[in-house]
Amino acid sequence: MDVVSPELNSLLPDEIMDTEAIEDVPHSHSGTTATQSEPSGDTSVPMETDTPLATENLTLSSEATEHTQAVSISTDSMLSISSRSQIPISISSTSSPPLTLNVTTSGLQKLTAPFTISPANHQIILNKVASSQATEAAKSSGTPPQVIKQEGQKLLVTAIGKSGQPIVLQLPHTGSKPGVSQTSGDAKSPAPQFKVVAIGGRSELKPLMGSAGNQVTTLQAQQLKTVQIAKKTPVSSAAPIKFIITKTVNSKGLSPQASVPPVIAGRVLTQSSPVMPQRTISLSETHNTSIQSIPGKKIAISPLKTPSKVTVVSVASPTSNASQKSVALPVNVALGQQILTVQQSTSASPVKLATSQTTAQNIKPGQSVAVGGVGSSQFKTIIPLPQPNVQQIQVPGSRFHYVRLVTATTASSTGQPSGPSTSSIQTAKPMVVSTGAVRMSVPIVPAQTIKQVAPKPLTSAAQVVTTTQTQQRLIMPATPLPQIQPNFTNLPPGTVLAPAPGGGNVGYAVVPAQYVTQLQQSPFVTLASSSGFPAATGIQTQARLPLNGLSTSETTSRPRKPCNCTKSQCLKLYCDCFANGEFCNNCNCNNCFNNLEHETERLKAIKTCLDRNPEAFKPKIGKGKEGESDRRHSKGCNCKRSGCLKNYCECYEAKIMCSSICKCIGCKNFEESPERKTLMHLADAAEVRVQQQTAAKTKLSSQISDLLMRTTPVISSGGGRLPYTFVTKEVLEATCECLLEQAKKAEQTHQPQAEAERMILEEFGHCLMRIISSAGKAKADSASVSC
DNA sequence: GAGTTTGAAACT
DNA sequence: CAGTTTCAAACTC
Repeated sequence: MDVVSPELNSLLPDEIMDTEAIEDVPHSHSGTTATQSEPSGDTSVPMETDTPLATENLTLSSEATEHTQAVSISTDSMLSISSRSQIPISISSTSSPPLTLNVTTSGLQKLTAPFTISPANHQIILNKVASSQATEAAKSSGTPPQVIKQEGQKLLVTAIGKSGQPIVLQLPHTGSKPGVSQTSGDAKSPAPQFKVVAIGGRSELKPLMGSAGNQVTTLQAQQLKTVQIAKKTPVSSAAPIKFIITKTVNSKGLSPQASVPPVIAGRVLTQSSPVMPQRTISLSETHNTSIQSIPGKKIAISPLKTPSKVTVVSVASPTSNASQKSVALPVNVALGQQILTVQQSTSASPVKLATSQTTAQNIKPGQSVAVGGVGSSQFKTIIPLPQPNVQQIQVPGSRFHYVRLVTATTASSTGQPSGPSTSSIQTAKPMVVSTGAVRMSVPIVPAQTIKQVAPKPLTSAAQVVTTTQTQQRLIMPATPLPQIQPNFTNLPPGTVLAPAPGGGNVGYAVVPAQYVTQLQQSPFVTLASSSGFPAATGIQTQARLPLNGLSTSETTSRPRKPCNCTKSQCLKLYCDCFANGEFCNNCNCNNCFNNLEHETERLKAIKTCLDRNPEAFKPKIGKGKEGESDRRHSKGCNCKRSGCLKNYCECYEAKIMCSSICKCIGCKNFEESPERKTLMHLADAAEVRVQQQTAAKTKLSSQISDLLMRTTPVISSGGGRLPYTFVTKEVLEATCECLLEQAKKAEQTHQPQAEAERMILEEFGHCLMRIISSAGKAKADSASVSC
């Protein structure tokens, strides 16, 4: 099942955690945006809303490089969003009435005619993306607002024009506010309405005022790519459906974009982004009420250490028990990261978007689909969940699966929003997912991406998930966490947050991807609320995170070292597994508590570490000051005897040189250090030798295989040996004896030489015939046996 | 594989 | 914040 077209992943920005950048964006989003990342002591759960409302609000906000951008969302309602450098936007909905909106915009952000309206299936197609010419044509100057009305459906297109300017497609809502509990009025509203607001360009994401109370969260000082989708899916099929898609793309090197004016009441007010490459946004939605109605179903995706392409998805649908929701977001994809399924994307053609649309509709309950990837890679996972109450999301590249643990069978009303606030979705329970910088590997790409996803559940309250690069790890409990409220911004992956006592039975578990893989492999494994986490014994993960200072490809290319902890219970930073936010798996540790079986202890340990050092789980290798190396140890080393030329030194281990903040003594790990150069030389030489040896082994093995294939031919059809293979040594000797015997016979009978030769040849012929006969018989026998 | 060295983490 | 202890990885033999 393809949720997102393959090319989408290729557009994902290769991102890395930038410690400094993280510092620059210190959780500011909480104050100005609706993300509400800061967990409050309020009993209202800022995470999710279980209130039954057929409204979903998805907000994606991502900071992406201008070259690679992709956002995909897939929910149980079959909503997938993909964004590319090109901007074909396609939205398909199979809900009743099925409604399809295809929008293609170029970098110039122009929506081009023709519009195709199919009354039969209630489809509105804007500027099909089938041909690239259409996209090119879209680059023309702005077009006047267009309004399409067709049987209660309205499509208002405004703010189309200049390059880099936002595209807004609005289908004015009839009046019901998303985020507010569905009323009969909503159900009565006959016309599905779509509101699509695409803000292109590299402007910073600005708050948007949704007409129906939906707003796009704001990320400050971030290069953002934001897609917000507010979908209102009423219980009634005829209920209005609303989409709000906001896309903001920033690219480094470009001048700051003008602030984006608010979008009010289905109107597009702003446009920005002077220069904007073509992007493609694909929205695929399937309105399947049966699927959408999932009480208490929640999915949380939290990015972890992996750089920045953050994926946060929260989905809650209260009305039905039937199915689960699957949300997949391509997040930051690091090279070589663990994936469950890999598909290669060979093309980035916008045409493929259609594939994603159709496939997205095939998402089945109980399956999770994760799509993501870097470059041509695409990761897709379909995971049959062992239990209906477990939802998991794989974030490609993040190496972690986020499993929503839901034990409650009924929707919970806990965690109601504390009240209207600056949040774009006032009625929503904000779910904040932060991606704190956690021991990142060496940034492969300096760009950072922030994606905000504010899925609006089918409940009355909107659900907001916000992710910022400043917070890379976030586990969002659906309920307050009075006991343990670690710094969400630094919460390491693998953390399972227990629900508050009596506060509900839902919780989130951030589970390393491999753990989920194990779950898949073991049908008997079940997940429940954190309180009774019945994780199978020994279930641990081998999910690995990039080691500090090592590129993702480096780290992923080799397995993580198992720890050998004996006294720390793997719950202190001594343990590399724990420090890297991983569960122990296949380790040699004793009395290990770094697993799901000891989630409580683990949580406490995490909290302790964070209390001691809020940066404990942030990457140690970050960006250096201006003029210094791009990478440096955040704290610096303190080596005294190793000369910083052994792996004792964290700088050296990270393959970076010591910096001014290091307090090492006798440091030899600097640029001009002859010792360092020598070591590097030796290391390089050793690496070359290893590569050569590997290549030689591979070649030799191949040669041997070829030789074996040639020397031991096999009859493929019958599985028997070729006739001449029956000429064994014994056969050959027997044949020779027969020939000699024939020669003796001719000699004894005084036959002339010619006759003797004839007799010998005749005997030889007989021998061959017998050999052939035997071979044929053996073949027949073999065939009969095989049959 | 056992023992030593090392420096980060934890502790006081 | 500094000094000390603990710890596990890195290293040596």
